[in-house]
Amino acid sequence: MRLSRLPLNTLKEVPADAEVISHQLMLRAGLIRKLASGLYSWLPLGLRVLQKIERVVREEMNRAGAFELLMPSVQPAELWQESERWNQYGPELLRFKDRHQRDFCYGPTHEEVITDIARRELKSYKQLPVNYYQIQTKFRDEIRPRYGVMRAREFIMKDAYSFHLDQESLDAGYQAMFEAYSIIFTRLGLRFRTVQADSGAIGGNASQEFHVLADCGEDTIVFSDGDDYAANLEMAEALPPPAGKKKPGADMQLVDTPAVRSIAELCSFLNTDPGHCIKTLLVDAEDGGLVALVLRGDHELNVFKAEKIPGVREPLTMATADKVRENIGCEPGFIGPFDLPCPIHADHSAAALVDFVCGANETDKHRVNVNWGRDVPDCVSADLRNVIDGDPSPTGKGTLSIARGIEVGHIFKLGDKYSSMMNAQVLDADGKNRAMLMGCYGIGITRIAAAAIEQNHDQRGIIWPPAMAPFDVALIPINQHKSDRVRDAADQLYAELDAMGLQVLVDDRNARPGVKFADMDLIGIPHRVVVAEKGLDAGTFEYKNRRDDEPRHLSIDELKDLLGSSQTGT
RNA sequence: CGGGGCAUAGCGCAGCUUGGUAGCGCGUCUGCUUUGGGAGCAGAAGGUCGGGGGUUCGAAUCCCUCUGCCCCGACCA
Repeated sequence: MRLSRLPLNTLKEVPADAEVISHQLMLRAGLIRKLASGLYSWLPLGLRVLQKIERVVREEMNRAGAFELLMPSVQPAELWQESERWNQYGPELLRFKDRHQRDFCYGPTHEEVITDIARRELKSYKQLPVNYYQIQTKFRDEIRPRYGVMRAREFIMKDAYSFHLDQESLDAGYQAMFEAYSIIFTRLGLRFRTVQADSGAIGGNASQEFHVLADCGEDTIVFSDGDDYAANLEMAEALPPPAGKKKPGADMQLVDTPAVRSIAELCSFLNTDPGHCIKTLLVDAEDGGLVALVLRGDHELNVFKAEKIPGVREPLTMATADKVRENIGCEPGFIGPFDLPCPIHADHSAAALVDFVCGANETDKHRVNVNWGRDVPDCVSADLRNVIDGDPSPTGKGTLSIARGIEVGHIFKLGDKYSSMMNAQVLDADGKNRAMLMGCYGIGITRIAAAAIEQNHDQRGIIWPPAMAPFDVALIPINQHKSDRVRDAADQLYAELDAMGLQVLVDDRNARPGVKFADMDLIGIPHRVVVAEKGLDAGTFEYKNRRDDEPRHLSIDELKDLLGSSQTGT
């Protein structure tokens, strides 16, 4: 490809509304342009990246035995009413009517459509298992789109759906996808972790996410240094502290703490630390009353875990200040586990404290040297909090670390949720109708491009992993417009590399060398070859990998060997 | 949804307080010079100042309104 013909505009300045590095670089390198909030056009250079990602995904999905199909992005409401998701899904589902006033939505996912296909096409257990996949545009009307294509409203996703007669087959199909995903993300050159996840709104039971580790990631993931345990923060189990309580010390005292509401204020006022305080959170109960949740001052409530506590209303709702005053008789901020008119659940760590500080259930007062059993009744303890860095791993091996991750893949065992509701059955070997079991498996194609940049960039620009680079080789002739030798040598080298199957971008613009170097560095092509008079005199080409600091001077054979051996495979 | 901010040339910004008919840098185009890390000189094109309404002799500037975009928050106990 000749750069002089490629419609590419690079930017020196960073567009004002790009916050994270991948968004900035994608705009500067001319990969994408914003059309509206959460909607992006992919320009020719950017589309090449997407196509490289798609190629790897297709190859591995096909290798795993899945079959590609293509479903409409626009879907009729009837299917969503059948699965009851027309009502369950919130405003994230983009709904609209056609000219006949019939309801449709722009598909955020395709469980309904594929289940409809399956119930029409699959009649016999002999046709199972089968795995269909597509690479399709989706739309989710996100509350707050951000970070460019990382959290866009319209995005491209590879989604796959497998159908099985029994659990054993589903387990095997799920495992095959797990392995295919690991190969895909490895081939794409991403540093990733798989984590146990909540299966959330889509339904079903087992579920794992694939996260690319990056500081700007929107998900918090937890992993152990002792084994391969990894989980979403919401799923990570906090172990009770080791048994062996210390004996209570001094007697409980009431202290004045005027206008001291937060744990931080309390600690500086009383000169103590959050680990010796407890906070008592009141949340709404299912029966309209309250439930008290007690945590250590340095811990955070885990909403997901709290919603599992019997009696707690879902979704978890904090009691209003008015409700606190009415039921407890004090301002929020001064609540303690004394004589509360509701059930009390303490986190394991809070339940293990001795001589702690807590609210007195009187405005502007706290109590110190409080002890369970002695000053307040013992209560049931449970795992209610988010794990923190340094907690022991729930597997008993190693300690936990917390990192940010970008979710690029997610696999689920859906079971019969959709097939039952939508009547997707096959005849089994006994001639009986059975609901098929389903798995579903997603990969965020567009998000991968951004995630890769978050992991692979420097001050000069993007450093594409070879498998998703828009071109393999950047060929830079120096002063070609006034040196026939340089131009001819570049043309010939271009032809030879092209014949080897390499995708070469030659910068044939009449530009100064600095401009060419800067642009090629910005757009992140893995290999750079410079053709100049100096090198031709010496019989060499100048080669530099995008990650190298200094170039090397190679003969044509050395160059071809090096580039040939680096090819990512076809 | 709640809170805050922004909207002036393709991009980044100034001008607004104190009203007088729009400017800087980058980019783009032309010419000459230059050519190993985002060149220099000279010239040029490009703007409904987000939309609508109002105040005024006169509005980018003041007022009202609409729209778009960005950021923060949704665990204070």
